[in-house]
Amino acid sequence: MDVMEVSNKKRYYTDSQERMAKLAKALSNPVRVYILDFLANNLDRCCYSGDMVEDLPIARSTLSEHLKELKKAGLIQGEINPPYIKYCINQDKWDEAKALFGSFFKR
Amino acid sequence: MDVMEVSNKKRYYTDSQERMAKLAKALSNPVRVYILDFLANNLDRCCYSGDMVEDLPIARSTLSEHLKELKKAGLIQGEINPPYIKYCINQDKWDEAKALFGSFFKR
DNA sequence: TCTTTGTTTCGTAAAATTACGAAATGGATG
DNA sequence: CATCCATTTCGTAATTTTACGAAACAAAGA
Repeated sequence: MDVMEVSNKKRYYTDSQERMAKLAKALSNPVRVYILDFLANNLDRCCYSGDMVEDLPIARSTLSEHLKELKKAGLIQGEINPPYIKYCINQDKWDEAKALFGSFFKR
Repeated sequence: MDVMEVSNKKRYYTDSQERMAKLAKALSNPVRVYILDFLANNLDRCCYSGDMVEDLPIARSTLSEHLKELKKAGLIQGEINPPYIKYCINQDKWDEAKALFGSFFKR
């Protein structure tokens, strides 16, 4: 970890605004919305990458990149279960997003 | 997930998924979140492009492009009031977005 | 050990996004 | 009519996103 450093750089956006933008970017592609829908609708089942690619018009490697984006945004996590990887929603981040979007639109 | 067959063309995403992705894309940039915040917090006042550029580290033309994006997404509208343009939230679209994101995260 | 299997990473290419300053626009005013 | 003013559009450039197939990877099994 780097030495902490007080930033004297002017900030133009609030934390909420930046977190909103980051989460929205994660949701800004229909493949990723599909993935989240799929995982949220199958909380009880195993959700492998292979289960999803069947119904999508994209290559496996492309799906993998979208999964990586969603992981980067913190919205999903992958539990390794060889040779599969079982994906699921990260409930904490999901709740954070719910709260953020909720308070943003509640006006 | 449903795969719909509409007018001979296979569709891979539901309407909700595509609308979510489009709205999220409009929200995927902090400048645009800032603009929406600004407009939503100043519903009673006139909101000119010039009012916003003051506090943002971007050129007027860039702000204009972001406004165009938000207009394209239907989230805002501009009322011409020469030589100014008064911007405001499009409440119908706002409510639609609220409902979409609300039902998406409500689980 | 050599495959097999599901998945990710890499190399690459096309398209979209973001940004700027200059120039154009469309009313209003002198 | 010429000018002013806030704003948009244009031309352009840098960066990011999306996508693919090939290659790499990691664990299990023959």
